[in-house]
Amino acid sequence: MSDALVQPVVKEIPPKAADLSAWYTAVCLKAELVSYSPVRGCVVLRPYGYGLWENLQKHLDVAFKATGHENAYFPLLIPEGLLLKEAEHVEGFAPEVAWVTHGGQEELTERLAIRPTSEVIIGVMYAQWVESYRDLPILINQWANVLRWEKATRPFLRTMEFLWQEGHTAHAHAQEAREETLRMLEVYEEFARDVAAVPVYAGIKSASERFPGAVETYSIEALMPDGKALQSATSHDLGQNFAKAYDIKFVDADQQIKHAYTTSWGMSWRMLGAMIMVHGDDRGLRIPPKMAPLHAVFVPIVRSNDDRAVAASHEAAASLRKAGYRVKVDDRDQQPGWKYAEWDLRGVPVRIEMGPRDVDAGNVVLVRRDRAKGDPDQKAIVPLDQLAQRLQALLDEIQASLYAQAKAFLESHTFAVSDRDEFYAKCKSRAGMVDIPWCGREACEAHVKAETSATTRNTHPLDVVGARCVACGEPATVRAYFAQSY
RNA sequence: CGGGACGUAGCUCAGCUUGGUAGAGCAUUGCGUUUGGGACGCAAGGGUCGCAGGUUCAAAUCCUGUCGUCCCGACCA
Repeated sequence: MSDALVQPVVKEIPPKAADLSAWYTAVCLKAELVSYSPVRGCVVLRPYGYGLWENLQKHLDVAFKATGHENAYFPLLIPEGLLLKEAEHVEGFAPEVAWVTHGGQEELTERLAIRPTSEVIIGVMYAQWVESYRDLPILINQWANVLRWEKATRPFLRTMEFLWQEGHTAHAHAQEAREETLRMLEVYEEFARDVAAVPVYAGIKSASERFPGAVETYSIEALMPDGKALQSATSHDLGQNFAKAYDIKFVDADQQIKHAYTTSWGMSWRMLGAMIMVHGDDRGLRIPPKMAPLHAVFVPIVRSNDDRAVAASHEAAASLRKAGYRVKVDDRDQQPGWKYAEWDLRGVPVRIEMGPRDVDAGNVVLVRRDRAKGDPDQKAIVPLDQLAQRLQALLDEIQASLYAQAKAFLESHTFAVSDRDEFYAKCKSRAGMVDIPWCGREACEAHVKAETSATTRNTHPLDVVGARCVACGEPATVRAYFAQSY
């Protein structure tokens, strides 16, 4: 690799292409999204990072409400006895559950699990609330933290404690539960696409990748720049498994006592990690406008005998705020170039420069973060009285442009292959999403994993009849995306 | 949890091989000059070297343990 390539563009972070991991960690820390804490595997979400989370919450919450859900909150602690009722679920989560064993000095007679997810405690409560088919469906979402005793952690992608939302619903009929599961998968796909500007593949998880205790698990999968896939949200059809374990029964219209059908679905702050990796560049973050804590930052340029730009910037910022924009004036005592680099690193979509020349002419300079330095489209001179409308147009354009870039990357790194050797080669080299007709057999998947470390990310319907599995030659039942996962 | 690396000032690191109680750059603070892509001058402050033991007259340096971080695998949102 040439020196030019390994030379950082900004001093805080290494080039993205040279070492994605180092770039990612540096950006998360230097952009002040997170800080490591004295607690192993747990990060502090700093105000700027929390701003990202709040925007995720805001958009998703609107979508949840629009699909008929309400928010509620359930306890953090789960008595051991309750957790043990759903066998597969326990087995799946047992290795990563943290336990509370003492209250003050007293040893507890029954240990309490710190929730790794809330199917259990919510199922127990639903059992109390449901008597009749008239009580169904229950459509509840919870914004919460959960804890999983992870061995290796990275900001957002995997931390022991993390923030997420978990939706839990109960229905009278299997068909209704399945529809709910798919509806929420679509909500996630739309959020990823339209808000986070992250294109994903939505599909069904293979049996080995299924949520412990679920009948069917669906996911959205994003592709990272290193060719690895990141599961960004899941939606589970739990069938009657949890209803039977936790006794969620009701009397149906036909006077028969039946078990309910439940679903659960979740998106965590891992989605933020996907967004960071997909859009960032050598200068740092590039945050899609809809997710950005700040839409734009004013950088007033002052001279020793002329600081009019500061007051003018504050005035323009105030009117933008009134119009609903999230803006800030950076009037710190620093060089303009220093501020440019800083706000580039933090990924603010638009920078608004205002100097003496602009004050005289009644202009500002809009600079878009998604374009390279020196790109002819990077800067535009805009009259102050058109600022709000031009800013809106620019933000829309940046949102669309970031998505288009990410989409182009995903498409150019998705390979529909029909040749066995090519399939294995693509998987092994982490080329991206490798899309093949697949037999659906666990043994086949395990073999591919052993050979290439790639697994099925999710599956989608087969488009031709009579196709054979590209990996093993058995009759194919679905198409599957294979990739190495995060 | 396996393999590898690391932990010295806010950050990046030097010093450790050949023990003698700490250095650089950047950052920070003050004053002045500057300000359209990471400014400059002068002055100042800041660390007992992750933590705990051990060896030694003496430990950042040698030994043991432990905690934590990063990378590569196995597992998960």
